[in-house]
Amino acid sequence: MDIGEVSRLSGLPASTLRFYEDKKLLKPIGRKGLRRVYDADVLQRLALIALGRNAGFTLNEIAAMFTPDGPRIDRTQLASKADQLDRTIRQLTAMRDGLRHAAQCPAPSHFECSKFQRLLGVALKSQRRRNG
Amino acid sequence: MDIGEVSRLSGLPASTLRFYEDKKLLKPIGRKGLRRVYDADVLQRLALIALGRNAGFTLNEIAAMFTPDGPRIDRTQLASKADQLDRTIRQLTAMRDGLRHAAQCPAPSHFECSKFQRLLGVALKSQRRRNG
DNA sequence: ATACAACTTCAAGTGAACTTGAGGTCAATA
DNA sequence: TATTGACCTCAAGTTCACTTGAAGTTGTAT
Repeated sequence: MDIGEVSRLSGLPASTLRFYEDKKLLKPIGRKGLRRVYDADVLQRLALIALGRNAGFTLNEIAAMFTPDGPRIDRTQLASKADQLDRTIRQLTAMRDGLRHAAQCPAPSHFECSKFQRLLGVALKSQRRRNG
Repeated sequence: MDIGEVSRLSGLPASTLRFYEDKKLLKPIGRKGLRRVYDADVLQRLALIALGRNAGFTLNEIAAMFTPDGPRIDRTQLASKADQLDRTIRQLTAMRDGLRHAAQCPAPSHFECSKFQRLLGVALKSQRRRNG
């Protein structure tokens, strides 16, 4: 496979594939002239990277998971990411419900709606948790 | 209120408050010498900004919602953000469950676990949706 | 009166994740 | 054989949301 095909199959631009290589996330099995040649399993690796990104890992964190003898994924780390995701999900759910309500709330201004007010309170609190 | 107090109450560093002012998200009611003086309602505005950020709006988008005569929030826009959030939540939920499973899955390698495999598939598909 | 903590401005730096551009190479097709 | 298009490298640019630093000013407590 050349880079164009990997790009087509993965949905990632070639520039991103080269960038991932720079970041040690990826490695072609060889070259044909100048051109990169990839093994089919690059797609699984890309899927793994996509999975990591979706789960909220940075590229550097993901790179650190790839050891010479295949990915080594710490179960504790996974569990902690799962918990973190769980908190995010709760937040987003509250937010979605709030937005959905605000979108069809009859109050002339959102500020006159008590649900919206509650939502504001939640947002401010979550900010304080993140920072000060 | 001076910037220190707003910072304390909101949990945001003073530098961020000045930055928000630059971005036209915020405006002190005046100055006392050089120092910014804020009205108490700046906290509500900050809450609104935090809410927007939580909902996935960029600072520029949020700034655009603030008109001279108070925030004007488009209900259609809210609804569409809510739907978007909903999709994100579903994604994250699948991800969380997958991670949680992987974290305690007995298979020696995650690649030998069919749930994990399914998860990989999902991740790759969602990438293709975003890009190619 | 003086020290000093808390403010001020403005420019530049940060990090994450890419993208873009200039200039060059190469294999296949007309 | 000439040209096209897909690839190559490397440096620099981009966006987002801030943070940091240097150099200066001011309100307040002693």
